[in-house]
Amino acid sequence: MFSQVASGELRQDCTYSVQMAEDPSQRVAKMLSNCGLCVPVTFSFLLADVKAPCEALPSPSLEPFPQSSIVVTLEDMGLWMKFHQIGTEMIITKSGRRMFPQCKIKVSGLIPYAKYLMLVDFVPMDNFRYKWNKDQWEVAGKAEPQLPCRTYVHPDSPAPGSHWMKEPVSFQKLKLTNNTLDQHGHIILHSMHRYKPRFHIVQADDLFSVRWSIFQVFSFPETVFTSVTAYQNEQVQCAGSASGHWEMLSITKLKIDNNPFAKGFREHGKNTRREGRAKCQKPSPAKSQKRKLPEEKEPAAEERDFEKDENVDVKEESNPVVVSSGYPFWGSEQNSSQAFPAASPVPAEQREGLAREQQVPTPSYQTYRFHEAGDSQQLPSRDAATLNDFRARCHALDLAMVPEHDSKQLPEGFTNLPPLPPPLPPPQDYTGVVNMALDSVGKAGARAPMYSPYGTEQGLGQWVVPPHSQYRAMSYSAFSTEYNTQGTPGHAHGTMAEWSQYPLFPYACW
DNA sequence: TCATCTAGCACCTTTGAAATGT
DNA sequence: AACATTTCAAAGGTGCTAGATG
Repeated sequence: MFSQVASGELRQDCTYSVQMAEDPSQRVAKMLSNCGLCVPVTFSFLLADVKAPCEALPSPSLEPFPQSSIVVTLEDMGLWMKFHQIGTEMIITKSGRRMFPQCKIKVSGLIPYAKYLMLVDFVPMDNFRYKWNKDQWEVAGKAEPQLPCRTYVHPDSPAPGSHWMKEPVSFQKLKLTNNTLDQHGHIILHSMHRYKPRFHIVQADDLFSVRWSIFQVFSFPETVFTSVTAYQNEQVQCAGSASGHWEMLSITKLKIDNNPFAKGFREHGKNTRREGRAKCQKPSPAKSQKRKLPEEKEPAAEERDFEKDENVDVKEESNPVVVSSGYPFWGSEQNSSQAFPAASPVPAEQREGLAREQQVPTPSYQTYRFHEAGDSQQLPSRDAATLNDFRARCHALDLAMVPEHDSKQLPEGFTNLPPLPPPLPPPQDYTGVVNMALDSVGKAGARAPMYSPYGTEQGLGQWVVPPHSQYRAMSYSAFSTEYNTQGTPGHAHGTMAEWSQYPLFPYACW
C-alpha cells in the first residue's frame, strides 16, 4: 500500500482510508525489551476501513517484508499426504465433526517468554462448488456465498512461546459444520467446496491486543480438502508397495486405519458394502487378505520415507522455489483421473496476491505421483533435491476465490479442466464484526465465547498488507477494529472468533 | 431421477472422577 | 496428608446405512 501511495498507483474508483496506527513493531520491541530480549522486529502498519476491490491491492513485490524465525512443521505429514494423494475429504455434519487427519503443528523459533496466540481459519481454495462425478471431482458451479468466517483460537492461547514449542500444537477439538446457524462456534463450511486451513501465530498478550499484533500465517498444501457430508470418493486405489503386495487405499480405509475412533469398523465388517462397491482397477493378491491394522503394518518403503521426513522443519528458504510455479500439485493433479480433484481452476498467476503467507513445503513427490497415477504408485524416495523442495515457501496467498479470475488464462496443467463457470462478482463489502471468545479471565478459548454473526455495528477488521519478499515469513497486523466483546449472551462457543463475512486475515480481506 | 444431506446405529477411544496404593 | 497409579463409566467420535430432501 505504501508503495502504491508512493507510486501513485491508487485507483480513483476505489475508496481508501489509510490510517497509520501505532507501529506494532514498537510495541513488540517494547514488550521484548521488557522481557530482556532483543530481536529483530518486523514492520507493519494498519489499514482502516479498507473497502477496495481486490485489484486495488498493493504490489507485493514492492513491499518490505518482515523477517521471521518462526518455523512451523505439519505433524503427521505422511498421513496428510496419503489423504492428499487420494483427495482429502473432510466430513462436515450439522453437529460438527472433527477433522481427520487433525491439524497439528510443531512450532519453533518463538520467543520463549513472549505470549502468542494460535489461530486457525479456513479459506476457500476457489470460487467453485464441486461434485463427484464418474470417479473424479469436477466443478459443479459457482460457490455458495461465503459464510461468516470463524477463526478457531487454540484453547491454550495466549501462552508463552515456550509452551507452544514444548510439544506439537494440536487443534484436535476443532470441529467443522455445515450448519450456518451453528451456535457452538464450530467452523462453518459449505459442503462440496474446497478449503485449506491456515495457521496463524500472533504475538500478543491477550486477544484484545491481537489487533495490534503481528500475525504470521502458515499453510500447508497437503491440507487442502473438500468438505463433504458423506464421502464421495469411494473408489479404491490399489497401490503397490515395496513388499510386493497391493494395498488398497481409499479415504474411508485410510481413516479407519488411522483414526482410533473408527477402529470399530476395522474388523466387524461394517464397511463391507462399501468395500464391495469399491472397484479396484488392479487385481491384487492382498485384496482378499484381511487388512492389517496400523500397528501391524509394515510401512512400505515410500511410507517410511514419509515418516522420516514427516517433521522436516520448514522455514524460510533462501533458495526458494519460484512462487509463480507454486502449487505444483494442483497443476499436476488434474492430469490424473484417479487422483484428486479437479484441480483448482484458478491460474496460479492470478493467485499471486497481495497478501502473502508462508506456504509450507510440499514434497515434490506429489508432482510425479500424479503424473504416475498408473499401476505402480510407487512413491519415490526423496533425494536431497526433493528435500530442498520441502521447505517453506512464502507463496502468493491463495486468492482463488477472489473475483475476476480469468478462467481462460489457465496455466499449464489446467487445460484438461472442465469448462468453468463465469467469473464471480466482486467480493462483498468486508465490513464486519469481530468477536473473540473470551472467558472471565480473558483467556481465549474459554467455555463460553460469544459471537454475533453478521453483526455490522463495528468497523471492519483491517490489517496490514504484508510487505513482500519472497520466501520470508509473512507478518501482518490485525485491525484497528474494536472487538465486540459483548456478543450474544448465552452462546456457548469454544475458542472461536468470528469475523463476519470474511476472514480476519489479509487474504480473504482482499 | 439423481445428488446430497440427515439421523440413528453399534462400536470404539478418550476423558476424568473416584478408588486404591505408596 | 500428599501424591501416584489404577479402574471404570460416561461422553464423545467414527463410518455405515436407509430414508428424506430438493
